[in-house]
Amino acid sequence: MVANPRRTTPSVPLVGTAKAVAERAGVSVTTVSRVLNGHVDVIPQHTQDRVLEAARALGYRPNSLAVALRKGVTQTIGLVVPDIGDAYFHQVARGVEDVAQSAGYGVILTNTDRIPERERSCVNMLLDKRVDGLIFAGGGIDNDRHLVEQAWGTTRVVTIGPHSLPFPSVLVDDSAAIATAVHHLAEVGCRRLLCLAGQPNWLVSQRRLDGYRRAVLEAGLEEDDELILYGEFSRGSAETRVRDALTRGLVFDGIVAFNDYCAIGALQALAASELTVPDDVAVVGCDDIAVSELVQPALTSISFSQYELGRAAAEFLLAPPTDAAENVVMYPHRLTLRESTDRHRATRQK
Amino acid sequence: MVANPRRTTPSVPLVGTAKAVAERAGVSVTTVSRVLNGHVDVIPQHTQDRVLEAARALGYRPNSLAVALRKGVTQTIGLVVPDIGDAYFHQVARGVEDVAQSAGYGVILTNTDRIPERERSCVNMLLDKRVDGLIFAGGGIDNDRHLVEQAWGTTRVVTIGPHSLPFPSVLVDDSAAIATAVHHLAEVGCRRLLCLAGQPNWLVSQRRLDGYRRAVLEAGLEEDDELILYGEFSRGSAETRVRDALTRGLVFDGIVAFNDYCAIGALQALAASELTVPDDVAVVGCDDIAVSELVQPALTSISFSQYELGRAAAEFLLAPPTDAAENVVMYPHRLTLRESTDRHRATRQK
DNA sequence: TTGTATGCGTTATCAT
DNA sequence: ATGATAACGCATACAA
Repeated sequence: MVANPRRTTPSVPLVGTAKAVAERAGVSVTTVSRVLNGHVDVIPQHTQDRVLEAARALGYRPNSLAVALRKGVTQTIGLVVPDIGDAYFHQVARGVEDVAQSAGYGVILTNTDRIPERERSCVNMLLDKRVDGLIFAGGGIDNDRHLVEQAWGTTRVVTIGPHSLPFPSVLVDDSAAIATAVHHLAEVGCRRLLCLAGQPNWLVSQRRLDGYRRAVLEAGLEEDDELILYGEFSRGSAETRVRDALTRGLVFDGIVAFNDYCAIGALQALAASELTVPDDVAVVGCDDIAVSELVQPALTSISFSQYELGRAAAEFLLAPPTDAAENVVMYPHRLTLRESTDRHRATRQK
Repeated sequence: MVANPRRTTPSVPLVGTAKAVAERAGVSVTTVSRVLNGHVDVIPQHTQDRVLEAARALGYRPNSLAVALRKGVTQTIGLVVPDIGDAYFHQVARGVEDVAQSAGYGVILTNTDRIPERERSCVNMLLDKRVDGLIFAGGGIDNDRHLVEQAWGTTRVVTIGPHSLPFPSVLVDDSAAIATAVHHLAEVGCRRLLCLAGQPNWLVSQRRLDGYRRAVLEAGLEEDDELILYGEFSRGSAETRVRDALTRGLVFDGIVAFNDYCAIGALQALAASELTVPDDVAVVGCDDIAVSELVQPALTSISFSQYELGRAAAEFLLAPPTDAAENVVMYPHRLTLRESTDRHRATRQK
């Protein structure tokens, strides 16, 4: 017992501590810790009972901060996304949180709006909180130059989508996905495909653009860099881009959008024009978010489960570090056909 | 100096500690702490420089766990939502995280699926992590019976939507909101309104049902408990309910859904029937999520900003505890007119 | 102007 | 079978 306790924080812990439990049970904190952590090989039943009852009576809950500090493990992971308001990422987030919650982990969520400096600051915050693991979703920016110098400490990292970081990833083949979209448009008769890309420094967009270029070649479609329009992955950005293209007389008979929001924006721009979808212009999106089957006309898109991507990343992160494990998990995608590319509606029923 | 250090954790801290910085700068940890925390009133510039440089050289970052344990403040808040995959809640989450991030706070996200036991376990996890604050979104279940006995410690709490907890809330007037919807349907000529409610033990649904009942009376519409259908706040649930209602010959000429997903489900069920919207059946939703203006026909709905609700809750939480502050912040709602209730399209221009 | 000592709440080591 | 004690990394009261 200290004669003159120099405490500077409020003196009465509002939630019981192990010491309080110990006093009530008439044992030492060591014994309390042992019982509560199941190290009870040598502890007689009656002692256990006394401790357990005291703990219950006080509503004792271990302070995770102290445990984390002592054990060097926080049971917390960080999730870095561009924007949780985007359907893609809230699906990912749900997958991550489901797995984390089952495993007793907490998930700290951060939005970056794809701004490198902001991403850096989020990562710093998460690392300061000593998260056990970190998941990046959304693809890297500028080859992740703002992150390569990072000291990751003991924090494990998993990325979802293309990144330039030396960590395991969960991916879909972005290039092949868009190539599939292009080939489909070629099959329904398109010759000049407008390409609604993301920003040039987004890795996802780069990969998808590879797929576009490759497939345009393979299918013998018209190559024309004028047809590639860079912008944000948003409805507004795409609507503006397509409207402008129309205004300046750009000719195209198909659109491949690197993101469903872009595709929907395109649909809106076209709806305001004299062109009809899919007959004058067929449209394919990518990601197949939930809204895509609700819009009019329903959107053909490249489908894969963002929820599963999130789950997989979290499982990867939480699994014991196996050196043997494959460092890349490639998830399948498929083309989901809907009205926006269905040029033979007349010949079908319904 | 200890002769026999009994360390049990990996010995070399992978990210520098204050002690490491102190050694490199040739000062004590106290001085390091002072400099890094700006308590530099009495510290000569050259000492500061040495410390700062050592810290930078080592890439020193304070361990938040240790700081939190010592200061009793974690710079972290918890967010409890039914499902981050729901448009309502990811907007809320974005608002909360934006405010938190600006203030240097982290946000731990948890999904409950509106399961009381799960909510309890999420709350326990968050409290164990000693979050400084907690935000509940989505409205209480069963009068929050599973939470009333909770020991909240020093954690501050703010709720979004109706709850039975003694904490400040950010609200919209759910009853008035639905009443507005009902009156609007009455004005466009509806007499029998199908009501797509949530579960009876959801407080949001109870409040909205109050509004429905009240407004039906006020507007002199037909009262019939057969018209009230309880279910989940999801498209599938609503589609099934409406389809079944149609099958068993229930008659109605308007639908008020307590949630836009329900309204959209209703639209789908009606599309598959012989009834047209809005002429045979007019439909109003609630919450005005982003998809609602994209579906066909576009959905009339009750609008308010979930993003702002989230921001307000977080600001409330992070603001200094003013006893004078009002304990309820009521946010305005308005009716957004779209095609699903527009029965005079013919007389209007496009 | 700076350092020593103490405690935040917990777990692990060693001793009894 | 149980307890005293060090240590996790940091911030503060107090001494010097």
